[in-house]
Amino acid sequence: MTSEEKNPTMKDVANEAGVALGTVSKVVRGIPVGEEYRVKVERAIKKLNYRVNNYARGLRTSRTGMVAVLLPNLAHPYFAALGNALNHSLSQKGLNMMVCCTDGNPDAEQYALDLVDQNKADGVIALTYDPDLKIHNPYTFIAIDRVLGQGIPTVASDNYGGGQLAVRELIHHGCTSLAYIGSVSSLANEPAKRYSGFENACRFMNIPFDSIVVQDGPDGFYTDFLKQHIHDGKLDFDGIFCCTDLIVRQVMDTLKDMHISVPEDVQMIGFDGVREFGIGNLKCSTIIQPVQAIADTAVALLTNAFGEGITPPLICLPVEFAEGGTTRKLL
Amino acid sequence: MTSEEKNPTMKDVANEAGVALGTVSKVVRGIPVGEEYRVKVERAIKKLNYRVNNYARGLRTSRTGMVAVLLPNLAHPYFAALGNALNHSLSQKGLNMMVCCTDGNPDAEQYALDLVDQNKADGVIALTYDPDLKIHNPYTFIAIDRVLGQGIPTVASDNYGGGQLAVRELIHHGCTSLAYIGSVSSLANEPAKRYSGFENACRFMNIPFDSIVVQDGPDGFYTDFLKQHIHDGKLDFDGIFCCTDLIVRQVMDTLKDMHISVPEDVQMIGFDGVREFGIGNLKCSTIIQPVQAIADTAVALLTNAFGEGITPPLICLPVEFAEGGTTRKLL
DNA sequence: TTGTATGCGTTATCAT
DNA sequence: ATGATAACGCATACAA
Repeated sequence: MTSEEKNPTMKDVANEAGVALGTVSKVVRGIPVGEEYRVKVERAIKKLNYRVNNYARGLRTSRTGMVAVLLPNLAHPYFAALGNALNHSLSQKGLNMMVCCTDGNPDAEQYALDLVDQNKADGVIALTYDPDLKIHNPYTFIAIDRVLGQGIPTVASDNYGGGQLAVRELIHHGCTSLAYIGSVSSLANEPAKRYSGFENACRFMNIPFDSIVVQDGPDGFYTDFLKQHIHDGKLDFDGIFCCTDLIVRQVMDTLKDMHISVPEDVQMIGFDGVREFGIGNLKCSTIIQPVQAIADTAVALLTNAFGEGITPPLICLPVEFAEGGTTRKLL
Repeated sequence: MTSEEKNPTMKDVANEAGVALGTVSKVVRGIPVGEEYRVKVERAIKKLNYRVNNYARGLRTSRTGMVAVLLPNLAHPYFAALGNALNHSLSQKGLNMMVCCTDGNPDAEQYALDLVDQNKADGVIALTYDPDLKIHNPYTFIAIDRVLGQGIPTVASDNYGGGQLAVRELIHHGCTSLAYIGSVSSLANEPAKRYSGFENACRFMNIPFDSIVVQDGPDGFYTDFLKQHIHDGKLDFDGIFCCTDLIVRQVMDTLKDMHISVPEDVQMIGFDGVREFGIGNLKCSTIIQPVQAIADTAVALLTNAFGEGITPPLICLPVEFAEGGTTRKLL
């Protein structure tokens, strides 16, 4: 069954109010008209329960209020938090959000990017993996955590600075020898800078360090690394920086099996700022990503880009450290 | 700067291919036409990189492929998981998903429901809180976890059965006296049945039980309840069923302060099946909600409802128990 | 089977 | 300031 009888149109409203079509259109769009006309039109709108037809408007203006948000999924808390933050930013600007989960699948990513061409969205904010995406309309596209070149704006955390910060905090908490454990989806992505910042800080501060950095590592990819660095039941290092909170937790499980306790024997810092149940405690000491700021910045860039032909940069937003139980309490 | 030069239209394709407009339309929609025509049209489409204009199509058909999904937020893992599952179901059917986070705000909920009237979405799948929502087009609306009446289909877990199951499992794990701890947003919502199922099972199985059920309880609302049930450092009950996994974790923190250990002194079961990082281990022993099945069912109901005037029921989908560390290992 | 012509509801341009 | 009118791009009933 089709939902109901046909919806009233502007024409119906014009008839009901006894004014011309154009007048109704102006009232609807908030363009000033004579007081008495406005009242008549508004009354008619209410009486008929008129709503503007978004398709017709879109056809005329080539603009709908829809922004496509492209994420690998909504299940991982960081992506969920990002989606949540983007939704807030967008709805504050009166924009609607369409979500496309790509699972990192290049076809799905390309499909979602084409949404603008299909007139299904005005713009796209995307966290993608495929480096070979074709972007037809750069002025309607914002990347998150990935530098795509082609003059496409990228918003990310200050991953490099975060890596440096992790080192400073570990040392501040008493560590004297460090390790980095990380698995990244691509060395070309922004998060790979976490290691670079780590290494830079260690060298600058003259701290001995070791590391394992792999691409798309399987569960437990770091196990051998840890084993090689155990002597007499003790680790060679007393501080570990992991590229994500998730890896901190996985490493902790492994360390537990090795009878090494956190934070007594070794202190750990992760990256993301993931919270239990999305709202509770931190899962570990961590470098917190400014999720809402990332979202706000992406939306601001996009909405500016709608109007002006700016050539935007890479924007790295400040991160901060927070205690979460895997570092020792400071006095 | 406007994105680029004007997009090609069907008319352009028709000219390029040397055929009539209608023929192009048919090819685009996959309606059979003469072989040579089809080839010519397809060639022209590729050459011009033609894409159908979604607004124009929507204006003609009053149908876009957009479904609005209305959730309190994306930050809580259960909602995120639901959003993720719905996204999968919808995209399998070639539908796009628009997300509206309401934060339980009645205005936001009502706004989102009106999306269909505004021709921004074909249908709505919603997890709402406000009992007074006005639904203008019931045939395009599916509720999750809430019975709204007015002939509106509801999809939910078998919350009542889940409550019964929790009791059976606790007893199976050796408990002899139970407690229920729950805070619900509304006694009219489906999740409130978790307590009813619990109580029913306890009575039927002749198990002593106690409970605290509040509406929108603050953090620690159960603390007094627990204190009242401690005698000589021991709890009056050896099994607790909490209405959500989140509450299990909160209660565990409180019990830790009371020097009562889980699962040794008291076993606990939650509800939801929330996983660490959305993908890892369960946070506690729990009744798992069939999130993907809920999503699939909701989408199926909605897409049927597009075509037929069915009068749909309340659908309760089966839940299952899973160990998650807050119950003792069985041999 | 293919082509033609009309209308979907809005916006925007143009006289009035 | 207001009212008539022409697109916008597509789908479809109808004519060929």
